[in-house]
Amino acid sequence: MTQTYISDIAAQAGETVELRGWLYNFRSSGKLKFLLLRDGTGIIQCVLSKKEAPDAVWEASETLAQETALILRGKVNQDDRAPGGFEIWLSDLQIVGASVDYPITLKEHGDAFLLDNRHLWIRSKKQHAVLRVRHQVIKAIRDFLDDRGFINFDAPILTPNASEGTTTLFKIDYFGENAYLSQSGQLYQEPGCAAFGKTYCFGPTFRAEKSKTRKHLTEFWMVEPEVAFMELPELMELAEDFICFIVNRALDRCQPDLEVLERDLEPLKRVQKPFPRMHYNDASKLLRDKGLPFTHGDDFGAPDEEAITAGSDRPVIVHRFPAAIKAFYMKPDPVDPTLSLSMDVLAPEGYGEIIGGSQREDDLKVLEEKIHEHKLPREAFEWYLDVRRYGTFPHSGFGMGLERTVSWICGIHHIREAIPFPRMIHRLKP
RNA sequence: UCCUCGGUAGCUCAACGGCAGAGCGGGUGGCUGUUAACCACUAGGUUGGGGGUUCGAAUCCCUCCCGGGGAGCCA
Repeated sequence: MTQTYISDIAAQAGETVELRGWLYNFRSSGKLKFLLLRDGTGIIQCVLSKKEAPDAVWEASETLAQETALILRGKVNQDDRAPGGFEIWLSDLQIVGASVDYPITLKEHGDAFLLDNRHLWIRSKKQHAVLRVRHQVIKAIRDFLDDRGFINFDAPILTPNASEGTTTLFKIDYFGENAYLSQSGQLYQEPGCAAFGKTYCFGPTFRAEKSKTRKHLTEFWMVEPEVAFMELPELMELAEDFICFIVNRALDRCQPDLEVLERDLEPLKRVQKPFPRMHYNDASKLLRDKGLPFTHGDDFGAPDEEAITAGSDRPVIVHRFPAAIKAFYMKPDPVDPTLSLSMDVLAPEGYGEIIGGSQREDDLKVLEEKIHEHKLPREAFEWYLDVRRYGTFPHSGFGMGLERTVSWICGIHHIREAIPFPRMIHRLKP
């Protein structure tokens, strides 16, 4: 008999089906048992009656425990008393794999315990929903870029040099040489877009920052598009379209999961073009007017980001940050060279920065000076300078953090739930 | 790295200087419509490690270890 998935059960009403999965929970009422079966596509209630089931089946059901792997057969019956409106009247039950003392119960648990049991926690309803949304967001990211003619051009994860600074890198031994885990694929996208016009990389990146906040992981996924001949205003439009597409896709395909997460959909529905643009100088003034202890010239802290997005029901784009606090490769603003042609997209509802990007410096001389100023090893960047030596051109790109985006869309409190196996300062297992 | 909170049964917590307990989970029994089912009984402990104060320490002090929350930085 072929396997039926729980997600398809409504179409099988009245039929006898075979389900394969794991026991989510069970309740017994003497001669009547209720089994909740989970198969990855959903959860369904199965009913077992001592009077109607074969004796061997009833006996087998006496040994059931949470997460026992099962093959069940029975008739699909519509019944309002069943969660979901359908239940299975069992005629056969086969134990595939026993489960003894499953640690995660349906009651409350602490964060540390759940993280230690992350490999099992992902079977729980909420975690399951978040990771399904993550899957759809990943697909939306690729669909958006692919449909616009971008080429997937992945950057290396083992790199010989730092792209932004040297304090936040994981250092590893590479056959006796120093190598680092990539903290951004951005430098490699620039030769990429010179070859293909529009490229993106999408993969894990690593930051050895000793951060302990709900917005930080030491290993996270980032998508980084880069476009030849694009300047800052169009880059902001690209970011805006990108986010709208992703949020709409989630609303379109993830409603049941967002319901499990009790996500209020109204704020997501309001995520539409155009996003407000705010010059750094205006953002700085706004913060000081609001009485926040903000120093003009600094980057924004978490309370600053919240204050900036507080008045908006959609993401806010802040542009032209001071050059001094941004990476060496960002192009200065011709209007005020102390500022850079950079932009951040801040998500509403307190989720903060989800995108950071800029127009890149395309002048060889200026870039050489910047590398010198930042005390970066010149020889490590010769290949990067070649992009300016051989047909230089204006170009722009940004990076979007996948887990921050998923957290925002799901409305979850901590970014660690937005990735299957989170890596944080005090957590390398499981 | 800094600030802050915590570590007691498998899990979530209580006891806060005087006999270490409850709920869930486990086990046994009961119940033909349960919804994190319910009811009864039952097993389960070197109170994170070390040191100190005290007649007496889970409780107070010192120290180490481990973790949660937050900050800076960033996506």
